[in-house]
Amino acid sequence: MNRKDNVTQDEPSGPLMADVARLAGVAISTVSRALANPGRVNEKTRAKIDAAAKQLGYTPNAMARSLRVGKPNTIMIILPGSLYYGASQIIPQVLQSINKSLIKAGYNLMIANLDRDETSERYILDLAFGGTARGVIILSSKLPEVDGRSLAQAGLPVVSMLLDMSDAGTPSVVTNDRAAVRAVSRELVGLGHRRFFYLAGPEGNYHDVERYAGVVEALAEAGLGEDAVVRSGGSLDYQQGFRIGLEGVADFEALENRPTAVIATSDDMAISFMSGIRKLGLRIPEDVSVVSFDGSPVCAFCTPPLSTIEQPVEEMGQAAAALLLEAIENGPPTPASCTVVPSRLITRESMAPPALSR
Amino acid sequence: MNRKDNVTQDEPSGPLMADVARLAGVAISTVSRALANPGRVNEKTRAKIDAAAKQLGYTPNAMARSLRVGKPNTIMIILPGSLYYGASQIIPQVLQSINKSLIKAGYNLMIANLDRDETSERYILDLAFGGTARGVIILSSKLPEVDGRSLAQAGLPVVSMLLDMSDAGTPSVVTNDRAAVRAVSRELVGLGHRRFFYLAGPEGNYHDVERYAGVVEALAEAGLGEDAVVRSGGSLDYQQGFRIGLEGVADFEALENRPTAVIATSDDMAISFMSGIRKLGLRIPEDVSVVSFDGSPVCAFCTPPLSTIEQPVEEMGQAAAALLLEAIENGPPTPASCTVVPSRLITRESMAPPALSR
DNA sequence: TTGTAAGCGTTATCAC
DNA sequence: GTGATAACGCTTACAA
Repeated sequence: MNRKDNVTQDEPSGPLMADVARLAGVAISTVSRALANPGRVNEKTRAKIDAAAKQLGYTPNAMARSLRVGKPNTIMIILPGSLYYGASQIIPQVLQSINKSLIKAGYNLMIANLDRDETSERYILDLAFGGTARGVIILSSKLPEVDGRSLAQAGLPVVSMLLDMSDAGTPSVVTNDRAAVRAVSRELVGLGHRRFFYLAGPEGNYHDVERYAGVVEALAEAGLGEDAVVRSGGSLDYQQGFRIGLEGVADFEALENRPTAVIATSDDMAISFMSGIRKLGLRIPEDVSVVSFDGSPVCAFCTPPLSTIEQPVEEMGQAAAALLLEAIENGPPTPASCTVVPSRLITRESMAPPALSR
Repeated sequence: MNRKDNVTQDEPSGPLMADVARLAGVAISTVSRALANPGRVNEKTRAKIDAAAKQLGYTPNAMARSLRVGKPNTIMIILPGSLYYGASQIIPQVLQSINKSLIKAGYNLMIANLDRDETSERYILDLAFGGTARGVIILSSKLPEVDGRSLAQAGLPVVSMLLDMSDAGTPSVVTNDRAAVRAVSRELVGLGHRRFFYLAGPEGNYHDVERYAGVVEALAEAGLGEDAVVRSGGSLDYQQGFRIGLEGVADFEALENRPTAVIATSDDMAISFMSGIRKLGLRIPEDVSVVSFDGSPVCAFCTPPLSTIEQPVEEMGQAAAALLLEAIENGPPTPASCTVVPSRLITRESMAPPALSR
């Protein structure tokens, strides 16, 4: 069956390089060169080829190319179990930022979702070992690993985002969780607060460890012990932020000597917490100051407008993409680097001096 | 150079089918069969092959497979310019839902971002015509098209989500924008409201047309004319929801005879609008009722808790994926179908009878 | 500068 | 039931 017949096939596959070559009256390899290295071919023939390609509406087959070259142009991004939180747009923003950077460099973004089950891990590993991915950006804490195969052994450049995994040899891009929380805690101390309430993410989680450490360090600086802060939450995931906040309200209410300042480790927690606290008849910030982490735009419209530590997602995405591209070009940095992009506190009306100290 | 040496190469490429064949003492083609059609090969040799494959940690090369078979296993999802809104998690939820369905069917999800520039359109078309994608799910209004190539001509199954493009021949999955808004408008009329304020998305946009029509229809049923509703917004994108709401506050304030009910076409609009309205000293719902569209979880924690029409993103994602898979199997439905998954009104405290009617 | 030909790692069509 | 062998669409030595 002739190639030219393919218009009438049931599976039309578009014009091939061979078609372009025929139309331009040159060899197929010349077409390849003209398209890839326009410099290494006669100006005149190149024009002929370009014309032929345009006329046929030719698009090179990316898979054939990748197969031959041995280097796919797909980057895999491994996202945590759930892509969405209550209000923050961290994941979509990161996705967008990374995608933009990668496209500019000629790569495609394939998304993979790392649930905690074997199926999804196996799926990811197939992508990695099956020659589909050229590199990986991971937003989850654990490198996929199942029956002997581990992402670490796939020979692929891997960059971690949001979590610092540089100790484990994976170059990372994070924000300064600890320092940012330390700074805002310091600010609360400066306002006169002496008793704190901390809304925690899952205990042991990187973010929670870092952020809590920030609080404790600030307190220590002020001569306060860890008993100046009572922790709430700790068992639920960040995706459950609203629930953590709500349960926090109950914990808070039950407290004998109530804290005057609340540090929430996500906007979701703070938002539901504030809502519950106000229902209790307590005022924010008069009775209790609140500050949180993430920087969701919606915080500006909360009652009252919520102070929040804004994560530099855009920049982190760019940095991660750059790091990965660099690793693809020149191999991974040794030792694994950790790029930290600072967060920025957005001060709004939810923080004030405690009523008692007035 | 021997294949076995590849451990020491600079670009280790993992074990090949040939390696498995050698280890199992069979021909390559037998390995291929054993892995793909385990039924069509002797039980004993299959076991040998499986063992060899496992021992070597063999993962088939997906691109070589796709190239040979002529059918890639990647689905492309085309997302609108900006992935994130102020508070709603529509895009990430859709992404997650679709990804889940597709993975189950053996496909990968590649994301493409349709900005309004030629570069991104060309990029998408390259993916479509370049044999990378097997099918497309599009969440944007316009099919990419640049210098002669149009996604419509790529010979790929396409399914539209959120927007009804079935008239243009693209099977679609949408929610019942119009009916849902009509129902809630009816409810407001029932509460006694007679003057309405409508916060609009970009004029002419599918969603805006549908939702506004819903309002007008409900008013007509109640014997009210289109003059019973004043429109605000209309020039900004949904991504700018917060700003639309804020500008809406100014419009509202300037009104002589103020409406008592506000219908916002996104949660973002409603959230910033409520915030602004309350700053004006007006009470919600006593002075003005508010209802919006999207169903962001954060609405539950607004002041007051916001009634919102919840989009069935999960179901729409599943439906879109199912439709696409069906189209891949058996070709697109003719005429193009339009699946509508109903939205659900979540009633909270932001709606009440107008003060005047009490 | 251009053409020839040998792969890239699979799958599928044949014979055996 | 299994084994050669020819594709899939492209790139790249190497030869001309």
